[in-house]
Amino acid sequence: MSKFHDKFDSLVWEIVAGIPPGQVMAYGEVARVAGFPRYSRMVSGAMGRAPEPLPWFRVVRSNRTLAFEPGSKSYREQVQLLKQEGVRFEGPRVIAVNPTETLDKMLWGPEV
DNA sequence: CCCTTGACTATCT
DNA sequence: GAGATAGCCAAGG
Repeated sequence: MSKFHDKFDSLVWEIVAGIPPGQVMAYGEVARVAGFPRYSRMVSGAMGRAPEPLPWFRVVRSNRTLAFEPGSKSYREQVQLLKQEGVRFEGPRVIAVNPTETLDKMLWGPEV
């Protein structure tokens, strides 16, 4: 039995496992890197089927919010695990340890 | 085979 | 920038 996701799943697991601590990736990014551009929704399924523990908490929505319902058990767990790695929270949005996509830091340098 | 469901996204208001 | 809308695609009923 080889369903479509046999390959997809293992790719996702590999990619997710490769996300460095303090860094986050969107579902769509993972899917795209895996070579399946429109499979963002499938990424969650793949992680749920992972045979061994994955840093699933490093995968967030494209808008940098968490995919779980705020207040839910998984949501709180994810928040804690992320904070534990130094990830900051700006309201519901997560700020990776090294947010290279913001020009502010490049222009103004690390203030803090 | 049609319809619904998701740990989603891009786009428009 | 938040909320609504329309795509998206495999799985399961």
